[in-house]
Amino acid sequence: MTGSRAAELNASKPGKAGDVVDDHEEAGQIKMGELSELLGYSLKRAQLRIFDDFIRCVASLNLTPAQFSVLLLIDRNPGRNQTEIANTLGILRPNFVAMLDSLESRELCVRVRSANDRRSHILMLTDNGRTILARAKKLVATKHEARLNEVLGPANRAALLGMLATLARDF
Amino acid sequence: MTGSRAAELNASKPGKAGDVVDDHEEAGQIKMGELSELLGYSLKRAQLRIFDDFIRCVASLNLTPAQFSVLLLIDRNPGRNQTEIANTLGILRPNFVAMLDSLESRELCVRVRSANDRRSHILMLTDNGRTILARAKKLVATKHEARLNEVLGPANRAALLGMLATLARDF
DNA sequence: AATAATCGTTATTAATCATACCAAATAGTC
DNA sequence: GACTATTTGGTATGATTAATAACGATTATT
Repeated sequence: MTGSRAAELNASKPGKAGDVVDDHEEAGQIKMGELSELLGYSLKRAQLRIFDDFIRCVASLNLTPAQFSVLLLIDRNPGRNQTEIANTLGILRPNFVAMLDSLESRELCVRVRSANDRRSHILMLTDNGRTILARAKKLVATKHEARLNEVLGPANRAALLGMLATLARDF
Repeated sequence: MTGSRAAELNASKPGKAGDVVDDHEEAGQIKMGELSELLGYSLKRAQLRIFDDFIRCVASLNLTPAQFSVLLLIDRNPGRNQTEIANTLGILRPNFVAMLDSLESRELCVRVRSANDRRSHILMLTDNGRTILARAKKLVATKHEARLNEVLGPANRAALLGMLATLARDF
């Protein structure tokens, strides 16, 4: 059902190329233009690379960055409930349910009804969860962050981290 | 298109949860733990903020960061086809179709059959597209990037950009 | 001429992200 | 104590983004 649009919508002016297109044969590299100056663009590309590397480094444990951050936060903040953990990570409560279902089904954490407020579920890691988290931390430190240190150097890595924190906070 | 999420304040308990339940009463901020040292985490949070701000700054033109980057690239690289542009931006060709449909329906760009290779569609901006792009660039420069310069300072901003480019390249 | 590769495209699935709403429990108010 | 409002976890649902397989048309390779 295609086959009809391209011809009509005529831009009044091609700007550079002739009338009806004639891409010269040579293929030089595409110019990024102002794109390389766009912080958001570089930020996103870098973030995707880093996440890919993270997943690769921790692949043996089958943990996503998000799952890792949840386990970390639960471990560091015993006695907190779902909304507290979810909010801290910027995860919406409805979306946090499936995430916890998954972690709980893998026996990495548990929900326990709070005695004080029987609406809320206190989160805590299982022994298994603590073990997996410890392994994950080790993999992240020795493989993932180590590689970052190689590429950036410790000083730059620290500076980068500081600036990102500034952005996430003051922006 | 509302754009508010962001975490709220949290309150609950400090201590250490024993075996089963019983969160004491009082609050205390949630501890981020090793999370604040995780480059990937900070990177993602910062990226989300920056994108939100970008969208806000250019809201009057109704352009997403992705659309802006496409327009920019087409403008800077006349005579290129869809796959070239898409690949450069890390967009998969199938997903690029809808994106171009949208931009073309808004008369910001056009697909033209190449004379050399009748399979491919050469992309180019319309006059309208060039106008919108120019306006977008101005908004981005005077509002978005200007704000970044305020928060980070020009030197830091440049350093940050450099490191992100390094990551996207050498990582 | 036959086969393989490329380009734009459709269709489809998965993963992320967001909103509205509900029952149960709690907090506040009168 | 009764009434209302709010909070918590949850369901259902929709929008957006991302990924894969396959197809017709065209070009490249042999």
